[in-house]
Amino acid sequence: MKESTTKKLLKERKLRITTVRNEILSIFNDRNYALSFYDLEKELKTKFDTATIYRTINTFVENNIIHQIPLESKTAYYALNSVLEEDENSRKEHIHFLCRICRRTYCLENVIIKDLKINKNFRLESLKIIAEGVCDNCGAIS
Amino acid sequence: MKESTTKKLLKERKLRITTVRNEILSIFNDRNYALSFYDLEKELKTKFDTATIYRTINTFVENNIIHQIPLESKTAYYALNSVLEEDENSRKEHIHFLCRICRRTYCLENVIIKDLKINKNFRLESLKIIAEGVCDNCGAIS
DNA sequence: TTTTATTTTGCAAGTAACTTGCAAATATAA
DNA sequence: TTATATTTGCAAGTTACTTGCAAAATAAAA
Repeated sequence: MKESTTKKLLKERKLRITTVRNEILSIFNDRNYALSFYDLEKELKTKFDTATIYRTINTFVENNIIHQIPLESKTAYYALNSVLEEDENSRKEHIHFLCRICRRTYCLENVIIKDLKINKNFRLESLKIIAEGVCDNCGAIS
Repeated sequence: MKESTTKKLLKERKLRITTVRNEILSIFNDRNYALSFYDLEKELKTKFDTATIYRTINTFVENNIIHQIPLESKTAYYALNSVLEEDENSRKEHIHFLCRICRRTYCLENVIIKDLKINKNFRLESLKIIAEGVCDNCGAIS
């Protein structure tokens, strides 16, 4: 991701432009799958402190730049919000697809869910879907 | 839950029948929503050690008696498997419904999902769905 | 552009949520 | 009812974060 793009994004949220923030945003933007703290640490090992990376992740979540993905793993995973999700009031639902081969988690937009009939007397307001299977990349290899 | 029922369940899995196991199973059976370690601890505080409760939870997950529910919270939540889920080969998908008022998580069976169109080249094998909204109980009160 | 105010960072220490090792207690098998 | 195997309690350990505080970096004001 171009530095000018990350800077613009930070400025919009009235967040100070710093090196960690630029670099973490850039890493998120270069992947099309979700990242954990350890994924980020791998790339930023020597440059920044553990606490700084955690604090940056938290700042990004609070400012609607990334979202946490509910998986059964102990460590939290995060992915960039799509443009549609940036406005909290019009958050678009999407599917998280976990590949059982590479263990990567992708955000899939444009998945159509029709006719979800939930038990009566339960009022449905939003949905989070975790799909499991084989991703396009792993499917092509095998 | 009757003690004879919990004993039968444990015997089927070739697990030794112990007091913690009976009591934890019984607590799960008395609720229709998911429980965390802290929910269990509240009831079993004085009787059993922390490590014992955690070990019992893990034993139950390994033996397909309960399942972990993927939520964004830091602490794991667990619920009893339904009879249909007991056989690992015919695990039935169901929805987890998180009530935004009481924060309880219910397993809803019999939810019909039609026509989920996922991106091509992603091979879908299973689905986990976390619904949010208002449960029957909280809906009735308000 | 320099000064001032505010926020962010690094380091070390702290906390929450579990897990493990080991000897004693308990459950099942012989 | 003794022998074998598993489970439990206690204490210590680990993992995944979080917090306090002084120093450094960023942005706003002059």
